[in-house]
Amino acid sequence: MDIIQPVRGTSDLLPADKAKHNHVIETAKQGAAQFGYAEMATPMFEFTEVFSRPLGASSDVVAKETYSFEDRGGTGLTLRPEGTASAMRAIISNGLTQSLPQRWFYAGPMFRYERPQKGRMRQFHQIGCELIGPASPFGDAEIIACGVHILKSLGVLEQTVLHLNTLGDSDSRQAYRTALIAYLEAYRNDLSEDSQRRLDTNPLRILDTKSASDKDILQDAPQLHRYLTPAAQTHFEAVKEALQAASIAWVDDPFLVRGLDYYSHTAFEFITDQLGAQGTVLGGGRYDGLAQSLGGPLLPAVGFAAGIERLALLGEEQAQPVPDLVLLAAEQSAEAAIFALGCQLRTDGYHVVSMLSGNMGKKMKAANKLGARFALIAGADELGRNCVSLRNMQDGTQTEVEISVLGNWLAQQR
RNA sequence: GCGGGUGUAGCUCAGUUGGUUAGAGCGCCAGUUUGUGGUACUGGAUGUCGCCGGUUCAAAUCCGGUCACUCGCCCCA
Repeated sequence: MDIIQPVRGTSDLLPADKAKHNHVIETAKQGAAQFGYAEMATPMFEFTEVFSRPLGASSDVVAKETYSFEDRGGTGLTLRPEGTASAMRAIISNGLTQSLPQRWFYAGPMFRYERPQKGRMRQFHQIGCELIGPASPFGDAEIIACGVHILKSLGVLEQTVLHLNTLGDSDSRQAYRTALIAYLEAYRNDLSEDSQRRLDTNPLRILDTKSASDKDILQDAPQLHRYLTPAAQTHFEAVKEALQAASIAWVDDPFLVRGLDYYSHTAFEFITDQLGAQGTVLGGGRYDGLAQSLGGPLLPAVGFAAGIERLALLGEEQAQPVPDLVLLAAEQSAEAAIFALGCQLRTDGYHVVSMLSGNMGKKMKAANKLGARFALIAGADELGRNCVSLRNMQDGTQTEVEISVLGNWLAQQR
């Protein structure tokens, strides 16, 4: 078709879709609020450095996969590809490092220039929680518990499995990284093409490979947990103990990794097998190094984000609100009086929708489609007697009611 | 960025080895019902066969390109 299309990777949220999104957002917001997380919002674009600096060596990701542009003043700006960096920037630029901890919830659109797939749009939407300040392992546990609580509230928890790993502190990770590279170098030529490249760019991500032969090679690879410093080990044990005490089930996943240096300790993902390759529904972890990479102080923090589209795909359809009344003028001369009556009824708290086009048959049909409880019908006939007809759309009974007692009549029907 | 699949009515989809006027269901419109929906029956309209080009007497059908969707890879902050 030659008609105008939405931009690739974007889509309209028609009322049924938007209702599902809103349900996800409202449920998550409420769940997060029970943990003390308050909703906030950052701008949808930032200076490009907010996203490029933390990525360091991998900053070609920003170059290739963000919507970056210069504004009219020549300033480099980027549409946010995620929420965490902006949240941390907001902590620093608002001087909130003196007012910790901060518990934040946010929801909104994010932008990534990627090949679209199901549950993976170029403009997509995320909810997220960030706990900034505490270094305690109970912070990690709290964030995970908050994710569990939200997924449970949405009725999708049982469709997911919680994968858990630790990345240790930076000493642990340095030591492990060296050992892993040394081991894999011996098999360099047997690795998949992708993994050979990753061996140079981002060796930890080889653990996340989809190649079967790579997985065979990884069978005997060094394990991260053997390289944990005592402090890192203690932290992870405490997180697990807390989860266990709260009866939160997980599977240990030593191959769950993060590529960037500012991550540390806990990493987790709630994964489903029902969305194809886009299996991660909610993911997060500790990112103690992020604030420093943004030029701030060392600031412990842990958080998660979840894709609203994916949660909506797993969740149920949401019912649209049903009007209490629909208004039908039998003839044009009655429209103004009916209009005024409708406005009064809305003031009284009723959900009232006008049927504006077509003959009586059409209006009734439209009213029926909306699922309205009552049709309020009036023509010169009724109005001459200061009355309106009220038709019960369920059983088809119709009664004439004096306008002066309409409020009482409706109240009795509740 | 790379590879596979798909694109026909508003929606879900048929359409044979290329062949004359491109179909079904749902939805939509009209009527049975001149101030009244749902159910039923009757009738009606659906359309640049994604787009551009090529092969052919002839293309929805075959070929090439392109765009979009989709599945997977890369990436996943």
